[in-house]
Amino acid sequence: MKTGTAKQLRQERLVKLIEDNPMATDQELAAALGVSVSTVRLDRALMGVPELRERIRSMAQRAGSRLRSLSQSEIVGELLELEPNRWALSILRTVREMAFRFTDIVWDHYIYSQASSVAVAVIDAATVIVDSARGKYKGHAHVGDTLIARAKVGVRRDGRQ
Amino acid sequence: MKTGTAKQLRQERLVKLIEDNPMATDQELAAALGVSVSTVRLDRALMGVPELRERIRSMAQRAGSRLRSLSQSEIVGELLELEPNRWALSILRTVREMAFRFTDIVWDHYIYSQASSVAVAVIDAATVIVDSARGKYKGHAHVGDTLIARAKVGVRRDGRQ
DNA sequence: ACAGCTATTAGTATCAGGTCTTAAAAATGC
DNA sequence: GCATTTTTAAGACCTGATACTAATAGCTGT
Repeated sequence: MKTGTAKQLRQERLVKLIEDNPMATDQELAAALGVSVSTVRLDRALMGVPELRERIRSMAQRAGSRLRSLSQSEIVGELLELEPNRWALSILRTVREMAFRFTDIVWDHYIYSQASSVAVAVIDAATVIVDSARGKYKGHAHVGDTLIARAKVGVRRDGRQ
Repeated sequence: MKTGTAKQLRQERLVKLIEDNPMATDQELAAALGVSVSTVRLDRALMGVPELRERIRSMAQRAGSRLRSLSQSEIVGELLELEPNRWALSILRTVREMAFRFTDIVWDHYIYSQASSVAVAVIDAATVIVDSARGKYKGHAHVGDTLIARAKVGVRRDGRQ
């Protein structure tokens, strides 16, 4: 053992291995890492990585739901406060299903959807049509994070909102 | 028993049950059909229907095939063609649930999600992180429309993709 | 009515790929 | 050298099966 570093390194390797081959058994992982099966299990447990069957199951499940993923509610996120035509605040609690593969990084389209939803909500009109969007992601959102989106209505020189 | 007909009928029902819920265990199937687990197993064996775990496995596999960085479920829309690191084409059939309020205009975030998904899919890496996006909507998508998204991998001056 | 047959069910042993717990063994820190 | 972490091993149990055997139920032809 070279301090706790070797352990961390191995655990990172483990995650990577599982990420790009989620169908690997603990046996195979153990062999790949040169440690015992017990160690792999321990590591998995410590890092909350689900067992093979769970991984496969969730993959299959998600494959089945396909585009139903976003169709739950009209608004992505939950409106906290809303002052029509002025501003709005929305909160989005991120969950496993929003994550990219087996990472816990949230898909950008959820973030976009939240932002867009709140932007549409703030405008007090029967129909709102989004014309253009421009975004820059400043960091990663992780599963479990709670995202806050704020929308403010601006006024254009020509008087349109 | 009403001759072999009841058996055949049950077997057809079994297949249908499994088709629209591949995640059902023999137990559940037995309960649904009002027969014993043994019978379900027998039927499955006779008709070559694989066991739950096999079914799930192949579903997951199909979802993950070709794509290293993405399982199909995570894509909004359906990949038509994919040439990793070069280009990809995705199709999205819009439905009622994607529409804004009582209009039949499709929410922008579905369009964004499709575009973003296909863009991520085209990149052949274990993890892809979207950094920024810029979009302009040229028209409205209506329920029933079929949207096509195309992604092409460009190269930056500094050689990065 | 009863043998003869199919269809169904029950029971046992075994497997894979785990879980969870306890305990021993090995490596490391100081 | 001894305490502490880390790793491995060992055992009991779980689920959802397979494969096989055997018993029972239900009908059929004569």
